[in-house]
Amino acid sequence: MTKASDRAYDMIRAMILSGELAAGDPVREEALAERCGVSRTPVRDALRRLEADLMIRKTESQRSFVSDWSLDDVGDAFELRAMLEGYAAKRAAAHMTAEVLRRLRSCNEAIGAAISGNHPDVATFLDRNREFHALVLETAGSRRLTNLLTALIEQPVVWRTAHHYSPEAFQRSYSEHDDLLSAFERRDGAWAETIMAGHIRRAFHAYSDAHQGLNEMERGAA
Amino acid sequence: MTKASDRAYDMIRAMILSGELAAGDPVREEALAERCGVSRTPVRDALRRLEADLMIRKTESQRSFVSDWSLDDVGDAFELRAMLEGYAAKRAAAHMTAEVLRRLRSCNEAIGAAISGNHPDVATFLDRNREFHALVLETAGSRRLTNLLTALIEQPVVWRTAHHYSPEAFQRSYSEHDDLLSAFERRDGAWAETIMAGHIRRAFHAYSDAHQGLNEMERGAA
DNA sequence: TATCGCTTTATTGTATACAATTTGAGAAAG
DNA sequence: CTTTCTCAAATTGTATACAATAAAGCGATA
Repeated sequence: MTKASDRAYDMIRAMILSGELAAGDPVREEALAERCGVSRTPVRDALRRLEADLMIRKTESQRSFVSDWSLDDVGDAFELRAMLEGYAAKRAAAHMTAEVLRRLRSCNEAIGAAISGNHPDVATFLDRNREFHALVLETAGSRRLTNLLTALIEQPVVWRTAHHYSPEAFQRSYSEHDDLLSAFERRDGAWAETIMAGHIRRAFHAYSDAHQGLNEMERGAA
Repeated sequence: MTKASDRAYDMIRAMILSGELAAGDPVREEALAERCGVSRTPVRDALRRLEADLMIRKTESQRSFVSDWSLDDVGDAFELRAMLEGYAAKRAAAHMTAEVLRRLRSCNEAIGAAISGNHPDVATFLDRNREFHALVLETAGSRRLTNLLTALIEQPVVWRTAHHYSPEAFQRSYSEHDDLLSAFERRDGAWAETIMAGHIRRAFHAYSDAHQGLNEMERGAA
């Protein structure tokens, strides 16, 4: 799938991430085809991929809806991520090279710079954070593991979490990456695994706290 | 996807499992469409699913081939399964009900009966074994976990393993299920997790040994 | 003879028309 | 007033034709 299918995928994904398509909204192929300027064929393709990403679910009768995520669902996803990314970190430690280490360091330096000022550059943080984790995953060297994790990361819910991070949360994320670098330098897989699992779990609690706060605000406003 | 797409999926999958389509073989949409008596559209659909199952891989230029599995790949898949099914067992222990327990026992009794004679009924063993594991997974109650594991189980390679089991291996599998039942009865999640992880790992070594044997036979015959 | 570049062929990607299915509204019966 | 049945509208599934792209063959040239 080249142009049209990718275009549809990116556009629909963006609509969901931006909230233009809200959780629970029905998703009709023809409407999206028109909206994206392509035919239904690549849209169906894109919907299938988004379903694999769990951003869309289908009813028994094959109608599509934007997925809604309960806090339990999110907790579930984070727990699985903690386990799988922990395993990835352990394997990455075993396969670590000087070149990868250099790139990981460079990534985390960019993260440090992005969050150092008064106005943290969240977009850069997210990009480099994704790059960091992708690099670890790649170094783990398991196609299958990569496949599995792809379905878990970059969920809408995860994606928006960092927008509610406190300055301390950003700092903590940065320094956990730094710890991870130490573990990789020493090729200490068990340590890397522990740090990574904790790193993901902390991200969940950051999300959970922010979510809690949002709910209270909503209740207060209502 | 109803008729045509499912038909294509089942037929192509069967072709791969039976070896009619061997590892590394190119997979052309039109040829399969003709073979399955449907058009290319549902075939493309089926190929997409098979790719998610890792039974097919696509090159950068989107041409499809039947996946080949090195021993390392298989080990990888089993290790991930051990981790994820172990986790599933832990969760299942927490959510266990009398009804599910009853069904699990019934499953394993059927397995016991299938392997008791001189000629183990491998088909029944495989069916009931799958049912047993599916039930545990369902009881774990995590859609996401189910999603992830679906990509790992029922690989061609896994599927054929039991055909090389020794009588002792069948017996061991049966009695490990029995241990699992004990853990579930006592709602001991940690125990269930340990047993399940070991169970999957043992299955890998059974595969690995059989594979080794096959390779030696091939070398001997050549 | 090896290699580069063009032409031809094979294969996949996309659009569109049509078939099958599901949903929902409204009428008829209880 | 509720329920159920029927039929129309909306939506997805499939087939087919055509467009785009990648592989392969083939010749010219160094």
